Amino acid sequence: MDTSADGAVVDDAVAEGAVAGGLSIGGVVRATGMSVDTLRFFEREGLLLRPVPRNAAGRRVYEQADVDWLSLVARLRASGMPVATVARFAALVRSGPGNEALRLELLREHERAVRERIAALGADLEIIQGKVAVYERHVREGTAAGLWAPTPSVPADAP
Amino acid sequence: MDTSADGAVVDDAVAEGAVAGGLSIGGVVRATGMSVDTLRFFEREGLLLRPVPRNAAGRRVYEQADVDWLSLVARLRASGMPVATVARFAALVRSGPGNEALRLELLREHERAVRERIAALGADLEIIQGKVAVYERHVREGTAAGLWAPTPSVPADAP
DNA sequence: GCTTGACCTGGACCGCACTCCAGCTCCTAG
DNA sequence: CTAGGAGCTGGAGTGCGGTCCAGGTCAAGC
Repeated sequence: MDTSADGAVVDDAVAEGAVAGGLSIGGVVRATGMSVDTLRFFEREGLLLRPVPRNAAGRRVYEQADVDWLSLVARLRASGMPVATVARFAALVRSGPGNEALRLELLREHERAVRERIAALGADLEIIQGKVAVYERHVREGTAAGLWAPTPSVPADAP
Repeated sequence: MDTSADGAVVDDAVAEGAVAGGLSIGGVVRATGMSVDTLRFFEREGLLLRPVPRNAAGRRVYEQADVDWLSLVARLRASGMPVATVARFAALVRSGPGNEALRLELLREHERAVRERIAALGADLEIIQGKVAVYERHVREGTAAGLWAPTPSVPADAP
């Protein structure tokens, strides 16, 4: 069997997104839930730890480690870290050992931001719950206290 | 003293954003923390309960009730409700009594969304904390386990 | 009388994070 | 042999949520 030129040996593995010891972009899509476009976009923006290697046909060949990294990237993005910041973090990791303190600093700062965001959402949630309670009472009992009138300024109830 | 044409009587009250029984847009800026542009944008988008009335010079005159409403709007926006949805809610309130059940539904749905968001952020936070812990250990002890290598694929530690 | 500051309008512009598209190359299955 | 599917590139387009700007009106203070 041909061991050189890529694209041999691979039979039904292709159907699962595998490409001779690696994953096709479609495989990564299935593994991460990201879209093909997003994956290519992230790569262009330097969010990956390396330019993804290509096979003989010019197609991307990912490895499990890329998927693992992308899973972290997904968490960072989902928790509100801007693409540019993920790129900075990736650049630190990419440039090898020696800057762990910087990576830690970046992660800690993000952790702080996420905590803050959660706290703020919690506060907002309380207000919203209060409103929901007011409307529940109103719908149940017909009380209008605390409801907004179509035009403000008359008796001005509790907001 | 002149009681007709606006703009009389108001002496140093102007300096506080008051405009004869109302607030100038600047006053509302100070009260809500929103920018002048945002206030006008929100008005155009129908996020207010009414078109804000103007004085003789064509300037907006807000009332406390507008500020109260805007404070709620700020919470809704801050907690991730899209402008268009706030507009729908405002439209319901604007159209007067009778649709309280709809308003309640909208608020409940948003409450659910916020809870979900908080939960998701909590999950992301745990992952991030895990990473922080790994880096802290590394920076303290020089252990490299669990750290990302510049190029993936070698031994592939725990993500 | 002139400047200054707050405010007005309509419309252009921005940053972010994707998302879509045209036009092309491969590979494989029928 | 041909059709179809997956992938490629560079670049344009999108949706959201504001933000900025030019050019103008007022009212007040010097």
